Amino acid sequence: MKLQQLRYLAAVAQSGLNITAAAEKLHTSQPAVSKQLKLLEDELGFNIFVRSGRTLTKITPAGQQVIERAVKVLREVQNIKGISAELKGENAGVLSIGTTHTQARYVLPPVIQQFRQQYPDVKVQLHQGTSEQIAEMVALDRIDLAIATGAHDLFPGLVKVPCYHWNRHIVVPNNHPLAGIKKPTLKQLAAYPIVTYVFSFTGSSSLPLIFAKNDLVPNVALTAQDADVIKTYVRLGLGVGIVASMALDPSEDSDLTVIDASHLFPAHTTWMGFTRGGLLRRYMYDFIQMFAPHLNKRLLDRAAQAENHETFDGLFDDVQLPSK
Amino acid sequence: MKLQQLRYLAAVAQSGLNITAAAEKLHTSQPAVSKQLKLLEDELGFNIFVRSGRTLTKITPAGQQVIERAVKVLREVQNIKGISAELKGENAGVLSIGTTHTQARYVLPPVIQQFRQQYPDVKVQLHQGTSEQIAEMVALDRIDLAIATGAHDLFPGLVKVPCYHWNRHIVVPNNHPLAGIKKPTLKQLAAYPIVTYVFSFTGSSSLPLIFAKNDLVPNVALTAQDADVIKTYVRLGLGVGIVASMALDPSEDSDLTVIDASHLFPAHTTWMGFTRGGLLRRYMYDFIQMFAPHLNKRLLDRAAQAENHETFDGLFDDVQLPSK
DNA sequence: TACAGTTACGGACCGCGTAAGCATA
DNA sequence: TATGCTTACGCGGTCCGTAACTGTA
Repeated sequence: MKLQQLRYLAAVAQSGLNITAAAEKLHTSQPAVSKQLKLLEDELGFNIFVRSGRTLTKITPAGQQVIERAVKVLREVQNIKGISAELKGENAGVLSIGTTHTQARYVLPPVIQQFRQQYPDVKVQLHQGTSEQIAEMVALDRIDLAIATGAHDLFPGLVKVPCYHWNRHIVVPNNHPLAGIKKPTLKQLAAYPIVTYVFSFTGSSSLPLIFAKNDLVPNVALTAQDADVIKTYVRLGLGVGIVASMALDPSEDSDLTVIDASHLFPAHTTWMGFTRGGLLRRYMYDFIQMFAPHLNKRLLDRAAQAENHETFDGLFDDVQLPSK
Repeated sequence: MKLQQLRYLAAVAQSGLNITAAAEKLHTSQPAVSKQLKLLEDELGFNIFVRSGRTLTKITPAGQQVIERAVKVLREVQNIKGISAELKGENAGVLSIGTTHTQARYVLPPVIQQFRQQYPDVKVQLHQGTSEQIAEMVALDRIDLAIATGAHDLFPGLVKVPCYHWNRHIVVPNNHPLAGIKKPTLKQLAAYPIVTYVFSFTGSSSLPLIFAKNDLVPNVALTAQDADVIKTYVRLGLGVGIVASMALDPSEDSDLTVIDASHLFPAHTTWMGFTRGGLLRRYMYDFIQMFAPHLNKRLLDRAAQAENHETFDGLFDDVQLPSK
């Protein structure tokens, strides 16, 4: 078994089982990839891919295992090379972030701007997607850092550190009946059509569930992936918007009335995750701290070290998380 | 970077920085290893080893990092090969266990005997050592399974599952004054010289600490690594022995009086640890279950999956651990 | 016929082993 | 002088790229 074979395998898996495309990404010829793949399968004694005719159609169960472990191997090899770059004090590299729309659009821009000033030679790659898509990126090792809210169980194997709390806010046009009410009740809210995130969050903080606990049924008129869309429809008078606090800009949204809804809905925590045992470059530490100032190197290292909740939770007991 | 280079590196690290010895283990020539090592160092751009003259004397800090990650890579590669063996239903392989004297001498023999009957083609390697030595074996990937009591913090990165509880027992010659007492007090115990394990266990269950809590100072006459030695000195009348319950055999120790000391000292838990994300062969699952019947495949898989204490602890809440 | 993967073959490269060289105890 | 690492060099294997072939939409 050669590293090259694992690289080829991973590339094929990441190219939608297209050997030709993988070969191009790898800057090599298509037969080279094809042959090494076959050699690897021969050595292992089973097929990694299911072939219908000559095209690869899907991954066998055992093949899935092999790919996952191959990705781990390659990540670790990258880490070894990273040690070298880190030692030479190189401030160049890539910072690959997988995150949701809210972070990418509202929270990250100033952080990334500041980061780029300090590290002009680090390329920042922003991969936006749903929680599921981000989990996929983590599995295929395409990102260094995941930033998300909720959905803890989608990301096993990641070290997850809390970054900040946030609350939901209600947005209505300035002439809306709710606009004059400082602390609307759930009942008042339920009287109007609601525009909010798709399936916003599962579990105890799910919106329908909170209404249901008070024997109310929300009239969800429209759900969207992101706050921009939601606000647009609120402006059109389609309903009352419920969005994340970060997604509001006093100047941009001056035509809307914003009402704090922290008395109605529990606070959420946005967290950041990275691979356990992964190599964190200096610029990554710095990025994380720019994003969440309480996350200093020492704390992060201890979080990465801690393997069980007992030791892990204690780490953040003394930390007052910022609210946004 | 080649897998071969990482293999050579790991072998050198495991051979006490002796290239010649490593080359022999690898069934290759010494210059081959030497050259590949140098090539690897060249590629990385720094030295992994400190050389005084031509001999390797120690590992550089960065080198230590590289070695640790190289070991991870090689382990993962082994796992990939293991998938193949598992798929073919091969019941052959190696089961490498790192453990302490008490387990190796008293607890494991019947388990291993049973295991060997079911899997005659699996070679069992028993590596005996102190907790520190076992941790070292884990780090250098020499063992699949660690079995120990206490010392959790020495084994970060291992999935640790509880196996059974045990208590300390007091052993005295049949003619000893304590022999007639069913439930001796700490005070009575402190009146005699004591023979027990070296530094038995740190923390709250440390023997001197328990005495100290009752304003007593134990007269520890002699400490030894294992129960056999302790019993020998008890037979010689050197003092009162305090040993693990597993270390007593009714027939072998008929010349000694055994007194349960569970009312004096808290119970210990013996646990078993394996690498997170490691490949567990079928025979490993079976071995573990032979050792601790409550640890079935499903429970182990969930334990390996669980990353934080919250989910982890719940797993064993319903399990009644056996006592020995 | 266009597309994707496999097979075939020649050339470049690389890693190994042997043998000789060199530093240290 | 013995031990242990490095350097030198020739051989064999391996991997790649080009090109021709084959099965599929």
